[in-house]
Amino acid sequence: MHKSIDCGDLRLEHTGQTVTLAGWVHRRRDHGALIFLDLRDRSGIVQVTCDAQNAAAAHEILNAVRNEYVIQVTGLVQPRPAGLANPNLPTGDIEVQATGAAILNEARTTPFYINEDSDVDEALRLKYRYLDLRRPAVQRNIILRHNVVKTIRDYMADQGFMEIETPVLIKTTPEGARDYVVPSRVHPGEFYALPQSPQQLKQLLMVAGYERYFQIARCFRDEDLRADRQPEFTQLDVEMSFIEREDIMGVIEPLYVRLIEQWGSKPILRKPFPVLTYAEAMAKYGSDKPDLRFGMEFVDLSGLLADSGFGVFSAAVAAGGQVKAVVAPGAAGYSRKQLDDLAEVARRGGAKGLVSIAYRDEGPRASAKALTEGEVAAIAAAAHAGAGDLVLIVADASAAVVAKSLSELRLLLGRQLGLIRADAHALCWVVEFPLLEWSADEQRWSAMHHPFTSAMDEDWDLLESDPGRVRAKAYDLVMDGWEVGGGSIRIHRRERQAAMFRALGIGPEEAEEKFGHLLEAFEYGAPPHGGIATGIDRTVAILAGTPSIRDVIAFPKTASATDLMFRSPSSISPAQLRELHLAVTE
RNA sequence: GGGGACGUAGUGUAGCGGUUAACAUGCCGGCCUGUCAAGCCGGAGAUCGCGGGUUCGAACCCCGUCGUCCCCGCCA
Repeated sequence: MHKSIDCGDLRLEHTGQTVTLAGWVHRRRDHGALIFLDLRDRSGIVQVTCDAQNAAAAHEILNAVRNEYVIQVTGLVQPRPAGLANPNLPTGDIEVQATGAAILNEARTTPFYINEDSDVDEALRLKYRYLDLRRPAVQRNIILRHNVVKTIRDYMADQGFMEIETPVLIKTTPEGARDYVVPSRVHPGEFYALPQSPQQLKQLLMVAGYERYFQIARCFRDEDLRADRQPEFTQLDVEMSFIEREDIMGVIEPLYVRLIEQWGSKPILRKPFPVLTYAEAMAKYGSDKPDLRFGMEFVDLSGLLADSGFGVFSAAVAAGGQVKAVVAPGAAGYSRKQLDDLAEVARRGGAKGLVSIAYRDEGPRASAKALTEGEVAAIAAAAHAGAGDLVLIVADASAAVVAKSLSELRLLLGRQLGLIRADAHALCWVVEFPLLEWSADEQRWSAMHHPFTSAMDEDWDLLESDPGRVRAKAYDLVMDGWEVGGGSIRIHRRERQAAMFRALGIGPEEAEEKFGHLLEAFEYGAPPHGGIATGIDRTVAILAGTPSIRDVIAFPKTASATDLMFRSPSSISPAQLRELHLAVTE
């Protein structure tokens, strides 16, 4: 070992000990004959002093070091002189008086600061990711991630789950996201696909009788990126046999409580986590991943305004649609420009317009003149809007448009008005998702979760008569408005699976070709089973308080799915192409 | 595929049609024994992302392009 103790571990109790440290020069304060040096390793920072009179040789060496040099220092741990302790440093009560020093490696001037939390162009950070990862703030995130994953593994094992690895080279799946694909050298013209998740594999492990499986699993989806989406990401993948929905929730909820209480810095607003049905979540928040750190629930005015003289409202209701509102507390003073911006947000959600009523001290002001005084007063009563509040109303024949528009408005106003509690986490379960959703593009029903999801027992009969009304045994875990997990109870009987494929318009031959292995497996005694997968990257990002999962991934990709350090993807040699039986066409 | 923002010394920014492109910090040199964003003195460092156009004159205006970020589509 090049060191006898870690920098960040030194305390008063080590006083009088001679220690050897090794690390990076974090910062240097040169007073000529006296040099102060902050030495940093993974554990933290400690101040080293070196006095030219007492340690001439060491002083000469430390005089030459610069930021980020890798050095070794031997010295005596001493309490700081009275009044000179640094309360900002865990090691601030002591310092190490160097008696010997060695330069283990020099360092070029870094392209950005390692020793301060300044904003740096992200492209530069990614190009020099190994330096970015050296910055204490980034290092904290990576360490947090390790701790979270460690806690997950310990917890899952304690709960009787086995971690089993599944292949990364597997097979393309027809449903779902675009696959990443790997050409086969041995089988010309054939390809593996990287798993979008180990979905079928974990179900097969249930057939195989492992009963409780988990995996910290890498998943791959070739879709466009977002702040919360990377082409490869990590899930806690879980599957259990002989269970119902509540059993999965009963495993995952205590895990998330533990992760937050052990590694987070904020309390959980509500325990146990509220359970909302999909229908409730859409009705109250217009979203299947509602941010419950604030209120602003929607108010349904459809009944109240069905016969309104304002045609937009009555027409929406007559067309089977809705008129709904949110109350922005204290926003009655919003300017024309601010209201225009809100209307633009509503339009992005599909709404044709936005009606606002500002309940000002001098009287309410409605953007729709056709509303009567009585209606304006009734709306205030129904929405519990008082003086100073702004009511925003969206009407549309489509409930989805109303939901999306109002949801965007709710989130924007929640942020603008400071209503979102930044000092706490709010988690909830969303259950009873629709089993199917209509794909306008393909003119067919498609699985909302995936094709192996079971319908709720009482809804199976609707599958042929009214597919859109069938609810699934599916559930999402939502944290602070992020979808952090999702799962379902699976279909484990072949005839149910066949009915599902029929509903999806997948014929017996196609089903056999694409899912034959799974269907056959189900004929050999598949237990009732179900599972969930939660996003490790998202979970850690929320715990770290960062808006992007890139901040909790050691080597993330850019928005265009490139790696700026490796410069990948990259072309391959003609020889490699030939070997893989590939030709590049453009 | 679409929309938006950004791109100026190593880094972070200012400059938005007219002197030698400014400030902070970092870097280099000198001084300095109690600093912890040390201080003081001096110095070097920019083909203003790239290409084209408008203009007497472009970092600045226009077009294109590349890159990064955010959003929509997409993400069972």
